Order: sequence, then structure tokens, then C-alpha cells
Amino acid sequence: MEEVISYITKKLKHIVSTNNWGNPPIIVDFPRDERFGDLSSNLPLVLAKIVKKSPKDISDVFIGAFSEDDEYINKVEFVNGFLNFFVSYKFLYREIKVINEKGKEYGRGMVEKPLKIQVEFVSANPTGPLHVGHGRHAAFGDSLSRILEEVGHNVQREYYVNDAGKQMEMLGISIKERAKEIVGVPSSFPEDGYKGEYVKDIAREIIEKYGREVVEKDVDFFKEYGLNKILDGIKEDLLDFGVEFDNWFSEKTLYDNHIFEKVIEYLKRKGLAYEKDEALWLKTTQFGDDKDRVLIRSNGIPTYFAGDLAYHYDKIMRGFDKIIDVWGADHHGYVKRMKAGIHALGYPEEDFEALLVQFVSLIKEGKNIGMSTRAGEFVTLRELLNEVGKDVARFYYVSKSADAHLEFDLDKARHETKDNPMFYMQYAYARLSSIFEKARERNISIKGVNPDLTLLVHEDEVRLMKSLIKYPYILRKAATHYAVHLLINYLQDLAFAFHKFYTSCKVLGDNKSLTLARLYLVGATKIILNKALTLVGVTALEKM
RNA sequence: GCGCCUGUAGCUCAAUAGGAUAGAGCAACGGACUUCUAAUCCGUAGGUUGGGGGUUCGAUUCCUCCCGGGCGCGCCA
Repeated sequence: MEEVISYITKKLKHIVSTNNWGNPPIIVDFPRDERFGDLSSNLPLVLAKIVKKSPKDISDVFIGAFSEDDEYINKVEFVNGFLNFFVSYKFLYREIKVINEKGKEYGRGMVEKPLKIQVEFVSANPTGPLHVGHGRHAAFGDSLSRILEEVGHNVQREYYVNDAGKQMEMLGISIKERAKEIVGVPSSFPEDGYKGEYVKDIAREIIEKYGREVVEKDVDFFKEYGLNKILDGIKEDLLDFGVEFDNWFSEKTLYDNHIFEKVIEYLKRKGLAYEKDEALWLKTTQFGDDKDRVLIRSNGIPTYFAGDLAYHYDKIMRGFDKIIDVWGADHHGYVKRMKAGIHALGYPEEDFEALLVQFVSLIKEGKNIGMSTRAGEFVTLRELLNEVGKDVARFYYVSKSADAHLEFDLDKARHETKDNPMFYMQYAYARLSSIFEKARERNISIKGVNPDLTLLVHEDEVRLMKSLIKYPYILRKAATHYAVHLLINYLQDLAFAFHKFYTSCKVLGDNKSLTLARLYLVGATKIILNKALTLVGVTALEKM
């Protein structure tokens, strides 16, 4: 369909310039209602003011430029100031063929300039298991990566492991004190320690493995054990959630490999860092921040910001054309600072993107419960997976735009699992797979045949074809706007078109040519549905 | 006080980055299986898009004020 859009746009532009109508924005887009054609443009309305003519007179000029036997356009209408274009069947048939011929490659690598992009997401502190809040980040970040990859970019998925800071120390202490409690020696569990049940579990495990004397060991021992244990759990949860990272970046390496010192050195050399009140500050105000920020505290300990800056310096050195960070909404106040820091490091600000994902509020037994790892109050991603399964969870997470709050009612999710709209799409896929299964039994195949697609004229067949050819447009849009949920809307539309078609058009019938043509259409649907489902992380099931 | 996000049907959310009569699912009501999976399809009902003002041919979308919700504003991470 993109082909048609650019064809129309070019044609309209040509007419505008030959008439000396200035340089208005030419927008050709899908109308809201199918009665207004397949594509439409508001150009007559826009031009009316500029050229002081009625929209009707203007549109007549445009309509006259499209001949009866136009390659792409069957009909052009003027309604309410809009130009409405109806796509020719000829084009639909051609495109359905392209889908079948290209198969999985259809729509892939469409982007003009493939970039090397890094997407960093989840990056939850390894101080406890992932909870349902992290689940949203995992689902969003992974689907976004899949989409960017699909349009042709080279994407690296990275998880930043905060294994160096204070909070790790606290985890070590928390485990150790719990271990002491268990073996019955005097203990003092810190007030701001990690109170979750999992801390006790780890402590118990350590005692079982190393004996009661283990409590004599220093905090580092417990820290190391806890970190590895929790990180393994996180990796397992993510894997079962269908999310795989290409790189797990350890914060510790920033210090071990002296990247941190290098960055500080660099900033000092550039005259961007200065000392005040015995602390080291970065002149972020020079790059649009509200105030300068501390890099190294007066006590000599670097701030989180300084570490993060070093981390991003490392990213920059790795040569990405675009660096995308997926952050929680609570980090929004941090964006300006980070952008300024990135700028200070000499990396173009516009190539750094901090995408904010709004909070997930969790409702359990009708009550809104908070999610604090430290307080140990949270519902884990694992629990959610066990309750509703990967597909429902992932679908639900990305079906809402990332900058809208998400309400997750666990009880409802449990009860409504079967009624979840996700199944609507999976069912469409299972149904069409079943058609192919039956076709195989009857030795009907579309392999190597050249079906007569002109037999496809039923309104539901046409509706389905039109939905199919929208796919590349939607994919591109989702990629440029980082809007995963657009794919969900599209999936609803496509599944609806297919179910409708399925109800009114029997595929395997008595008419052989029609059977082949329809089977061919189902084949195209299978390809697109499979792709779209995969992008949002939902399994395409052959059988349900 | 300042900043970011947000308010759309009873509920959970869309609305193609300014478009045409604001759409889905769930919940409610009524139809359709001798036929490729009825986890589907068709229909009915449900709305002053939080409220006021403004810009525009045209506003759920942009600006402004007010009201409500979430989250920030550290030499915390």
C-alpha cells in the first residue's frame, strides 16, 4: 500500500506544481471509515484557502488527472472536501501474489538507511525477582526490538546489571542477617533491608549448601551468592517470557576496566567538570539541564549518575547510530540530565532516546497494591506467567500505548483469561491452519500454481486483501514512532477481516479455481498474521 | 510551587501525530452451526471525549485556565 500512497502523493504534487498552487503539505492516509475509500487526502480543504477556490473546483482538477484504467486507482471521489481514492483490484491481486512469493521476507528490511541500534531495557536491579512492573518493560522493549529489526535495523538488546552499587551491599547484608536468624545467632536485620521472602529462601539455601558456620563469612560472600542466584532467576523468567538479551552489561566492569576514570578524565580535560564543596560537578547546565550535577561526592564515592554516564560512554564507544533506553516513568526527571551528559560526551543528543514506560498499577482483591522490591510487596512476573501464560501477558502489556498507565487486575486477568482478546487472533491463525490441514488431506496445494485471483470479488475477500496490504505501512509506523501497540490494533483488524471471510466464504469448495484462489488468499493471511503475532511476542498456534 | 504522563461507553483500552457519523473487547439483550475449529459471525443498547475558554474550514488530538489520578523534582539508586 505504501507504493500506492507514494504514487498518489507524487501525482498530487505534480498537479499542485503545474497549477502554481504553492507548497502545501500533501498527506495521503487511511480514512477512518471504509466508505471514504481506501486512501484519502485533505488536499482540497488545505488548498481552498491558499488558492481561493472552492474545494470542489480544486478536487475536480485532481480527479481529472486519474484515468479510468489507472494502474492503482479504480475510482476517485470528492466527499466533504476530501479526495477519496479506491484502490484497484488489480493492485490488490498483485500485492497478494507478492506476499505469497516473498513469504516471511515480505515487508522486511524496508527502511532506507539501516542503523545500528541498541535497545536497553528492563535493567532491574538484581536485588529481587522481576515483578509485573518489569514485565511491561520486558514486553515493550522486546517487541520494539523485534519491530526495529524487522524493518531492517541491526538491533542489540542489552540489560544493564547494577551489580556495583550500595543496593547490592544491602542485599548481601539482608541475606546474611536472615541466615543468622535461621541458625539462631544474634542478628540485626537492617531497617531498610530487603524484606522479601526470597531473601530468606536464599539464606536457607546457602545454609543447606555450606553448613551453619557459613554465617561467619563476610558480606561479600552472601552478596555474590545472592546476585548470581537472583540473576539466574531473572534470566529464566525472561526466557520463559520470550525475551532474550544479546548482552548483559555488568556495572562492575566500568570500574574494573577503568572506563569510569577515563570518562571523568575526559570531562575534566574538556573543562566540563569542576570542583566545588569538595565534590566534582558536571556542567550539565551548559547543555540545557536545570542545574549542574554531582559526579563524585565529597566523600569520594561516585554518584549513580556518574556511573550511568560512564556506561553510556561505553555504549557510544561501541559505535551505535542510535541508543534507546527504556526507562520507568519515575525516571523522567533524569532524562534532561542524561541528555546533557550525553551531549557533554560529544554524542549527538538526537541519537539518544529515552523512552518512558508508564507505571503498572496492580489490583489484587479489588485493592491497589504497591510494588516495592525493598518492602517485599510485589507480584512477580513468574506468578503472572503461571496465572495467565506468556501470550496473554505479553499481549496485554503491549496493547496499551507505553505512555498510558496500565491497570493490571490480577483477579480479572485470571478469570478472563479465556475471554482475552488475544485468543481472537490466535484463533484466526488456528482456523486458517486448519484449512491448510484439510487441504493437505484432499491433496490441494497452492505450491507452484498460479491461481486466478480475479475470482476474489466477494466483499469479505476484498476486505481481507485490503487489510493484508496495510501491514508494511503499519510496521513502518510502529517503528518510526516506537509504538508497539499499533501492531495490536492492526492484528485486531486483520483477525476480524479473516473471521468475517471465514464465515462467508468457504475456502475448500466444489469450484476448483475458486478454491485455489481462496487458499492462496488464506496463505497470504497466514504469512502476515504469523509475522504480526511474532512481533508482539504472541505464539502463532496451529491448533487450539 | 515546578516538571513529565494521564482523564474517552458500566469496566479495560483504541482512534492511523489536526480530519469526515469517536471505535473494539468484556459485561447486558436478541439472532446464526448437518457445512474448512461457534474461542466465530450478525444485530440491539450503551458517549456533552473531566469542565470552561481559545486557535482552525474542522479539535478526543494544539494553546490556556480550572478539577481529578499517577510519577518525579537529592552529594538516593
